[in-house]
Amino acid sequence: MDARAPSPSPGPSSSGAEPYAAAAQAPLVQVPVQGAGAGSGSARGCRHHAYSRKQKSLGLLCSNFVALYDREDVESIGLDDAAKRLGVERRRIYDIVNVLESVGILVRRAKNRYTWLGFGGVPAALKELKERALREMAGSPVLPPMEESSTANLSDDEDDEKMGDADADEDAESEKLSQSVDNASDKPEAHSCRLRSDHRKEKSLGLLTQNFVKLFLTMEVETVSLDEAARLLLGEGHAESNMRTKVRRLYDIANVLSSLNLIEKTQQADTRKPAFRWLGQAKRKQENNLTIDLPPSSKAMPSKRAFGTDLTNIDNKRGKLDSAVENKAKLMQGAGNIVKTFEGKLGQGHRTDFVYGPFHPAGAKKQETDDHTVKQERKTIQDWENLAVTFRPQYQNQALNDLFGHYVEAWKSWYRDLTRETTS
DNA sequence: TTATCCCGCCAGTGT
DNA sequence: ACACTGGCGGGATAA
Repeated sequence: MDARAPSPSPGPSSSGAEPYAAAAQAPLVQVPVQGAGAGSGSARGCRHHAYSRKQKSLGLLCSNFVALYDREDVESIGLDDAAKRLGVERRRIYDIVNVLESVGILVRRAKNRYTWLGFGGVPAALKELKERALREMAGSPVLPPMEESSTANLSDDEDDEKMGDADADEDAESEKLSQSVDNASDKPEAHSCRLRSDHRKEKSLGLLTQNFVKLFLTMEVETVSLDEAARLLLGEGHAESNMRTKVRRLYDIANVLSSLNLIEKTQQADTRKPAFRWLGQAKRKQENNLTIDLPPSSKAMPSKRAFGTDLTNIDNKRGKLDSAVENKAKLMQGAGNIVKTFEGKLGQGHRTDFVYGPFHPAGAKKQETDDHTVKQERKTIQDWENLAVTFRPQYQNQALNDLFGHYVEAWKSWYRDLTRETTS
C-alpha cells in the first residue's frame, strides 16, 4: 500500500548506477555557465550547504544538460555518462530525456543511448505534434496502418475511477506512442506487435509532454494553468488523486519546457492563478497574419530560477540541515537568448530555414548571435507559420477552435464559479 | 497556508 | 536472472 519509504534512509536503491554522486568526486564538467561569478562564500566548499531544492530542480538540470550536450560535436549521449557528469541519479536523466525527446531535441537510439538532434529538431517535432493534434480533433483518428487493436480503446486512461461519466466524448487523444521522429523501424513489419502494455505508456512523461504541448499549439487561450491542463488531458472524470498526480507531472514537464524557453510562467489574465504561456513558434495562427507571440529575443529570461549556478547537482541531499546562509545570489540569468539558425532538413523534406528564438538556457554557450540574425528570425518564423498553415485547410482549424472553444468556455466559467465560491 | 516538485521505492520491460 | 525504465505519490521546501 504505502510504497515509498517514510524515512530518507538510502536503501539499496535498485536504480543501480550513480548513487549519491560519489561525495567529493566532483563530476567533471565545468561548463562556464557564465555565472556572474559571485560564488560568494561557502557554496563550493562542501560540507553542510543547506539543502536547496532549487538547485536540484529539473529545470536547472535540464539547462545543464543542454549546456553540456548542445554542441556540434555531440551526437550520442549515454545515460550513465550524463548522470555522472551532471551529478544526478539516473532516474532524473530519464525525466529530462523523455521530455526532450518529446519536443524533438533527442531521439532514443538504443538502450542507454540517445542521439542529440539539438534545437533544430524542435520545429519538425512541433509541426508533427500540431498536425497530429488537428487530425485527432477532426474526429477520424486518421488511423495509419496500425492504430490500436480494435473496439473501444479510447479513454483508456482512468484505470480506476468512474470513467463512464455522462458527458461522453473528450478522450479525443490517447493516440499512439509514436514519437515524431523516432521509429527505429528495424524490423520490416514489426508494427502491430506492440500494445499490450501500453497502459503504462499512456501515462508516460513523454506522452504527457506531447499532449501538454498540443494544448498550446491548438488552443486559443494564451495561458494555461496546470490544473486546467490536467483536467483537459484527463477528461471530465476528474479524480482528485489522479489530478494531483497529473499535476505533479505537469510541474515537472513545465519546468523543463521552461528551461528550454518553450513556455514561460505567468499569471492567468483575469484570475491571478499561475499559468504558463507558450513561447515556441508554431502557435495557432488564426486567419490574421502572423502573431508571433515571441519576445523579440530580448531579455526573455523570466528571471525566475537561478540558472547558472554550477553545472552539477551533486550532494546536498534532502536532509534538513538548517539553512543558515542560503545565499540566494541572484546570479545573472539573462544574456541567454541565443539565436540559433539551421537549415531545415529534418524528416519531412521541407526546406526552409527555421530559426530559433530565445531557446537555450542562459549559460549555454555557443552563441553566434547577431542582430541581423534576429531580424531574419522573424522572417523565417513567418515562413514556418505559412508552411504550417498550408499544411491543412483553414476550416479545420476553425472546427478545432470550436471544439476546444466550448471546453475552454466551460472551464473558464467553471473555474470562475469555483473561485468565487471558495473565496472567503 | 498553498503551491511546488524532489526523491527514490519498486513495478513493469527488456535482454 | 539481472539491467533498464519510469510511474507514482510521500512529504519536504518555497512562496
